Amino acid sequence: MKTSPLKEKIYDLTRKIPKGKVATYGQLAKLSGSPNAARAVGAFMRINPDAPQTPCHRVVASDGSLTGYSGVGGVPGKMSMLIKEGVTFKNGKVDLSSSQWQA
DNA sequence: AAAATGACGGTGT
DNA sequence: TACACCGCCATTT
Repeated sequence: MKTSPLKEKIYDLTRKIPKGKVATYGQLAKLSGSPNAARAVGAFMRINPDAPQTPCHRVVASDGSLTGYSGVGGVPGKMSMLIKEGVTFKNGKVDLSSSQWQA
């Protein structure tokens, strides 16, 4: 579907997130061209096919908290998968200090 | 064209 | 620290 230009941009950025790292919605929003469009970013993740082609599970909230995830396993599964990839978790949240993606 | 929706972000209490 | 409210943007109906 190309009825959403921003969507393609967000997907592209999400795909660029290196394994073992995570990016915040605000981060993708900023890289996509709208620093305050974190909400729109989440909207794209929601409709996203969730498949490995777009690692939406590497996208977390601004504070490192896992939110949403309509895929199988839900948020808990997302967290497990991130840990498995090498992302460091801190108190149930992603340790952005060490695992946040640097664009 | 307008209104409603949504996987956010920040601030206040 | 946790919960609640408001404001933000883009998509879809």
